[in-house]
Amino acid sequence: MQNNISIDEMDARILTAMSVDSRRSYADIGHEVGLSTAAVHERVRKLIERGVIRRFSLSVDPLALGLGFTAFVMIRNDGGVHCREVAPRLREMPEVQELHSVAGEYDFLAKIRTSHARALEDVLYAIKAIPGVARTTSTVVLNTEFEDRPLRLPSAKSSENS
Amino acid sequence: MQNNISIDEMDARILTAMSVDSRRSYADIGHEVGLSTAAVHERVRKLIERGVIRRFSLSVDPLALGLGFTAFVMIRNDGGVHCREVAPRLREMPEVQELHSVAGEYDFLAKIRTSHARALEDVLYAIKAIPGVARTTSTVVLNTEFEDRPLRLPSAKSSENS
DNA sequence: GGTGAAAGAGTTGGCTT
DNA sequence: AAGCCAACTCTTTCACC
Repeated sequence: MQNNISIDEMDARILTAMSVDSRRSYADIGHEVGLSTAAVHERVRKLIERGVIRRFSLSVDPLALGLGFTAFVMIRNDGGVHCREVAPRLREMPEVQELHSVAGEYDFLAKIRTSHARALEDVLYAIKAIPGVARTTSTVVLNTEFEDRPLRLPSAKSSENS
Repeated sequence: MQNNISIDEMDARILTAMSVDSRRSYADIGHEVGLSTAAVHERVRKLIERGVIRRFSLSVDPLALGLGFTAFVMIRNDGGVHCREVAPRLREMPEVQELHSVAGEYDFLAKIRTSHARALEDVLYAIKAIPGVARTTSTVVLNTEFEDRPLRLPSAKSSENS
């Protein structure tokens, strides 16, 4: 299938540059990748239009936001009629930063951030109160080694070709 | 504790606005939060300086990057002398997008993205080849419900002191 | 995809509270 | 210390090649 979200090497180099600093000027990026300002602008416009770029965002220190505690919570649904309603309910909770449907003994894996361990307890009670949730298992994060890394694409590195 | 990364309500509102679109103009943000362009600029400058804002980045569709397969991999170390070297080795792997030191039966939880299931096998072999790694357990993602959400801060409207 | 010019945004210094 | 205004510079954006 030839889909509409494939990108070429030039797109990859632009995305890599912008993942390090999305506010770099198009002139600056163009100089690095070998295009004019307007050409970079046009490619970025198309990347947004095609949905390759979803959002220009921000990496913030969670501690500064009072979110110094992280846990991964596995969630198991029961076999009832409410299974389809679990994900929308989890989406409403601001503490649930990430939610994946997974294979295995559990149905969902959620990444949850709170101010401290005690606050996770409240979130777990709220999750267990959702119709369709059978049980949860939590894995507490002691230290986040890294996350929110800039892109590292194989085709984006060599800028010195002749 | 009064540390150097605490933010006030105005900072929270600016960060929330920028997490939705980090390229919004300072004039636009200022209009929303009730500050002048220059005042927003100065606050953002200080947020960067204090390390609250770590980076202006980009949310990209992983499928467009050829990273359509996601798994969470738990990693258990053996008791040997190599434990401290495991995290740096995992950091070198571009497929490992996130790494957390965790409590429980395993030592690390890694979020890994590859093009397809077969490619995960190669990454798992590479991880198991790191000195100090005893075993791994993988959880395959079937569908990512959400991730990379804009900030949702409880304090973005009401102020609170400790 | 490039060029150039108008419109818009970022940046800085001086002043006010 | 924090904010506003205004001037200045740089960037984005768009018509045209």
